[in-house]
Amino acid sequence: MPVPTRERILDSSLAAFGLRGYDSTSLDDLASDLGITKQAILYHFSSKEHLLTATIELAVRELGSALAGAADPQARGFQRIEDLVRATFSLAARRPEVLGLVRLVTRQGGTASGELASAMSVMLGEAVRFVETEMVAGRFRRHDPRMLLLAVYSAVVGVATEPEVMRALGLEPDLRSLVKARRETIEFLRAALTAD
Amino acid sequence: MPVPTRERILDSSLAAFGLRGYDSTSLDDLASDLGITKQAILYHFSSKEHLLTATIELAVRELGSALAGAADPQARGFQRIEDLVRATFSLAARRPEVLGLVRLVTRQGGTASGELASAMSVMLGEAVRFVETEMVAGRFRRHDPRMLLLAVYSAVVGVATEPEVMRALGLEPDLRSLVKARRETIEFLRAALTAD
DNA sequence: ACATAGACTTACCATTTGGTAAGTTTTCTG
DNA sequence: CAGAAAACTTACCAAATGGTAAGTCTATGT
Repeated sequence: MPVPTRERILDSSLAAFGLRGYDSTSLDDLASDLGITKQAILYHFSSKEHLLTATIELAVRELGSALAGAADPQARGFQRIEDLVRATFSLAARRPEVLGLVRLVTRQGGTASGELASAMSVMLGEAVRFVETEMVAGRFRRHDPRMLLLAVYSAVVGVATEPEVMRALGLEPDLRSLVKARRETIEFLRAALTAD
Repeated sequence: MPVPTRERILDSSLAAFGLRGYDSTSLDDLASDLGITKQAILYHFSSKEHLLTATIELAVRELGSALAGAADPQARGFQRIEDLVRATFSLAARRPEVLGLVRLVTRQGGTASGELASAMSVMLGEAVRFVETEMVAGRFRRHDPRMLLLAVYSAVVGVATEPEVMRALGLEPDLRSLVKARRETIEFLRAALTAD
């Protein structure tokens, strides 16, 4: 059975908004990519802003399921961080547009970002509690958990989504380099986090 | 004496492109901010793309001087990293648009990015050599220097330029939090980098 | 005094953009 | 099979956008 148009539009807009940006993507661009007319998009989503909202919702779901699938609630200590970093890199390789969109929205912070912001608040809140218990248990070094997570988040998302910086460093952003970047990032975080 | 119009345009476009994005900023927006007409801009810069090129050149200069002013060639070991991180945070607080533009260009990687890419290659090349010698000297833990720098760059620029993520973590992105973020980031990097 | 060049503004223009209105075709349902 | 709702397309439109052409004002050098 064919993929419903509504879903095809969302897939396409997620890719376009996430990789090229919101203002840089016109409804006509999206439509011609899909082989339909702009008005077909406006039939399913009453305005471009509504389309962005729905696209963000999709990205939140994708991000949530990618991370939820990786997080083994049993895991303790650094293993759990490693699982999450691996999942993030996997997502960055498979669907770079998802992290791209997250980043776009977290930076611009427009009206439609409320949902993503709250969804991220929940995830980050859990993460903060986890990191705190690990610190109390002596498995992680003492830092401000929120600042620590900010640094970890930035390092991982940055490494996973900045191919141009990799190029500037003389690294081709192919799969092999990405695998290597993942390994090095994990070791980097391990060194920073784990108590002696 | 008054600031020449050409410089005022560049200042304004650096702020606008760096904080809001290229496509999201129209020449009319820039012009009305400056109290001139769009054609005055096109008199000094023959097209919007040329304006972007000139703006990138300005950002490269600002970034270069900010970092060059901080880098004491005598400094060894972690002190030098700390100097650079402090300079980066200072720049992020004073002129967030500079890092914003760098980030914009490194992500999109359009035609105008050649100069910034090469300028960054030079800076990063020096950094790679520095990190390598520190590793050989046993002052830094052994990592792939390029991957290490990628992680450090991502962590610092991410922390310094993602106020929305700070908000999602329940931190107001004011000056005090930024100072705290700087301190924590430095400690985080110190833990990851310095050999025992 | 006067031509000249620099630094603009006013007046347009073609294209693109998000969006509306009014059909037309397809699909479901009674 | 009737008809109504869903899923579109064709035809527009007003505003915004990057850019051109031509005119105006002002300083400057001769």
